[in-house]
Amino acid sequence: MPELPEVDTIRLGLSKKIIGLKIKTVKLLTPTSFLGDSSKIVNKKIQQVWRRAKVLGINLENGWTVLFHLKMTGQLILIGKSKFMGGHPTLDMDSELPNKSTRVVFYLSDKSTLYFNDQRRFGWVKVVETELVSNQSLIKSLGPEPLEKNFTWQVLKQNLIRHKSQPVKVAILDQTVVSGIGNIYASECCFNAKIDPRKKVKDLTDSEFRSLHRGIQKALQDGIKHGGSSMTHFFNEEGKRGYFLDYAFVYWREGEKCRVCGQIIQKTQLAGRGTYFCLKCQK
DNA sequence: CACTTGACCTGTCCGC
DNA sequence: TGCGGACAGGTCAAGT
Repeated sequence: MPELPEVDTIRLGLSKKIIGLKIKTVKLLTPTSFLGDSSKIVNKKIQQVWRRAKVLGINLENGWTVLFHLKMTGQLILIGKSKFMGGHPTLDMDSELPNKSTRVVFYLSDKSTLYFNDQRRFGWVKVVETELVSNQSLIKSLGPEPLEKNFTWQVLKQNLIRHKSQPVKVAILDQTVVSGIGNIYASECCFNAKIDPRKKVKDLTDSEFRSLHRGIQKALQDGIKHGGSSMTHFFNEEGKRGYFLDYAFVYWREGEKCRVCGQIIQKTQLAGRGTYFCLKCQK
């Protein structure tokens, strides 16, 4: 689930609350979710929280980094002394932590606790040397960050045409083309660009590459603005949901009316994954 | 080489 | 109420 906007929501929240704290203890409830040597990060101060594509990183003062990939159902929830921030616990979050999806627990120096939960266990926590982070196979092969200046429509075009006979929506899910887009935002990007997600890359005009570029940036910015998309599992670091799906144009809206033209939103499968679009708005 | 499918896991929902 | 199958935000390996 967590795509760029969801991971960025967590990054922003965590960076306000844990920088300067030390990791006091690490508890591995599901050891297979944790890769590397946990002793490297104990009693070390947190210097920085960052995101690259869908990967979250926590840099420590001693030159080691903790990497997280949330895959489909991963969560990072920080519980301070005022449990649940005094507000109403949100849905899944009203159970006590740790719960049965909790894989790794970090106890921090101000008595707060960071829980890594992951129902399906696809996600992972990994301890690596900071200077070797960019050598990680997953990170090494990533395409450009879609919200940074070096991501131009020409770069998008150049990277996309390697997949000339693939549907556009499938091609933008390739993390080496552009990083951070997942299945929710891929449909939204195509809607914003007014492009049929089934259209082949080789059939796109330059004008369509430009609008796809803008559509990608808008979808991700809107996702961040609304605190991410919560279907079932996404909660931010405070255990609160995100609201992007209340504003999404097509994702999870099969049979509902297009917010722009009123046509009924369609669903199809592309490369085995649910794909939503408006037949009238997207050509 | 390009592209699709299956595997990794757990849980939920729907039809019979 | 139970059971089988499809499906769910991601990525990688194996197959065609």
